[in-house]
Amino acid sequence: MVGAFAVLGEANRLRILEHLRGSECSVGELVDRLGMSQPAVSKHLRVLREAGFVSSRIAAQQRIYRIEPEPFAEMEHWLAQYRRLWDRHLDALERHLDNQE
Amino acid sequence: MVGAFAVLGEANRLRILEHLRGSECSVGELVDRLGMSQPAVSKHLRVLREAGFVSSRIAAQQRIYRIEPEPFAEMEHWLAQYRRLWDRHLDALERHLDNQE
DNA sequence: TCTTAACATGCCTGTCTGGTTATATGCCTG
DNA sequence: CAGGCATATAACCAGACAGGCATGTTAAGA
Repeated sequence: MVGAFAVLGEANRLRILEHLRGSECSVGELVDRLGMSQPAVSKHLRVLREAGFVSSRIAAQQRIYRIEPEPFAEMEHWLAQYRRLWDRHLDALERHLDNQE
Repeated sequence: MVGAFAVLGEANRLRILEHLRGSECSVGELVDRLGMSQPAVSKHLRVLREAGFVSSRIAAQQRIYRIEPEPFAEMEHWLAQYRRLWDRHLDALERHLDNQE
């Protein structure tokens, strides 16, 4: 579990996931959209892949990456242990977040 | 959001939260139960406190720490953006299992 | 006031890690 | 099969960070 959090505890990896959340992407598309170097993107993708957050398939010269749901489900499960601590505050928080946007 | 994940991406901090999940604790109790040095515990508690995961109150010479729910609620909120990904996954799995039968 | 208890903080060090540059690998086209 | 893409990997560097030790701070008690 700590490994999953460590993987997400990095801003550029989170940005990669945000992009993949919309649709699967090739490495080059991520490089263009995130404005970071190709080796940096590849290294982050490797970390994400080894943690199970993404998977890749080969299409000609490209590697297409997409999100895998399991680690998210595991995080949800872990959070459930703490849910009783906050669900009495959840309504207030959501009102707050809704007011933000 | 990335800050919260980075805070949880450390094994000993996660262990501290596991202990505080049961009941609030003084620093000394955490030192005894986790078998780590007092400065190390205090440093982790500072990180957790500045990220909002815990708060402390003073009782005589002791500082009693307890979990605060808001960061957990924010993580839940963040995860909800990805929930549909594994909802679809579970739906697909169920259809798969149904077809097996 | 002096001492002790319970924590917090500063400093130092070794380790880990994210980024860059350079290079290797695999695929496709001519 | 030569050459160009798309991506992965290797080697290196600089900054971040966890842990240990020593010390500062505050409160309680004699």
